[in-house]
Amino acid sequence: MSDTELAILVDRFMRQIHMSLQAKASGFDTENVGPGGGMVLLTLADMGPSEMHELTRRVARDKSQMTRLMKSLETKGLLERTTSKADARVSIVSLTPFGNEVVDTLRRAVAEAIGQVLSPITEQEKEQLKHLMRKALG
Amino acid sequence: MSDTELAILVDRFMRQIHMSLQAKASGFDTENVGPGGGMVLLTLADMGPSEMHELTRRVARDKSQMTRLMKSLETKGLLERTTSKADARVSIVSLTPFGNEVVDTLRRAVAEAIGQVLSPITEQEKEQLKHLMRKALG
DNA sequence: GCACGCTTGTGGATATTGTCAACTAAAAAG
DNA sequence: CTTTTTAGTTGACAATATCCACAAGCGTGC
Repeated sequence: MSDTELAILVDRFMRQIHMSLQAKASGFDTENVGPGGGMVLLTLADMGPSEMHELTRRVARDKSQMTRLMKSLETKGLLERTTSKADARVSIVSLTPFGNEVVDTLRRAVAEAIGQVLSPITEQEKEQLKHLMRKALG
Repeated sequence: MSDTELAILVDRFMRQIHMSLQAKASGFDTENVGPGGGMVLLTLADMGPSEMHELTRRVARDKSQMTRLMKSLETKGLLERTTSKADARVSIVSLTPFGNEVVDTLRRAVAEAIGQVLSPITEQEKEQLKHLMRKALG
């Protein structure tokens, strides 16, 4: 039953990646998107152009926070927002070419950090881990 | 190579638990320890009485933040701090009986939240997941 | 048509958390 | 005995999170 251990493990996992990235953030985070902005950009790159509320649900953050984040990333030229023609309430966000460049840089940095944390396990185990997580999160 | 997908997945995982807990925090977080305080308490319960810098390294947070968190949890009567006899610099933190009660409450809440997130996977897969995480984090 | 509730996104106010640098005291190294 | 390192604390500040209220668009039922 009680699987709090997993929560602790996942928290440690995330924290370690976070600290590892933070330590050398000045080296790759040239646009100052920060940890939150970084995760959202990577997620958006994964999803492709999306309705904002979809993205918000995916990253499980507050919508007001999302508004501000989108605004800051837009003024930095990393993404664009257009209103949907089908529904004038929803805005559709998509990465700009420059945004995609930044995502590439972020990917490399994250991959390196995650590589360090996961060094004790094999490639197969990594795949297994990803598979389980994917299945859990639908 | 590049496994940013895993970072995204783990972030989503953590966020979903976080939001699920936050939604009903008023129901169980009677001492107002918050998400950060909760994770640290659970970790401490797992480790048993520990030197503070050990705990700090384990939860991968800034030491100054840890100082303030310890202080707040101490004034709430959840933990005690004593200075080590072997080394007068290090302080040893341990849960009080009341702290243990609070941890029990937190455990139940976290277990429920994590149960929801993990509902798509089987018990065996959960065990596998824990095993992989444990191995990765040493 | 209109009133109603629901959803999407925005903004303000506030609380929590994170970061960085300076500093004390104690140990360890030389 | 000096110098360097480590543990913990504090201050100042930046980033994030939370909560509430709101406007605008959409859908339903009348």
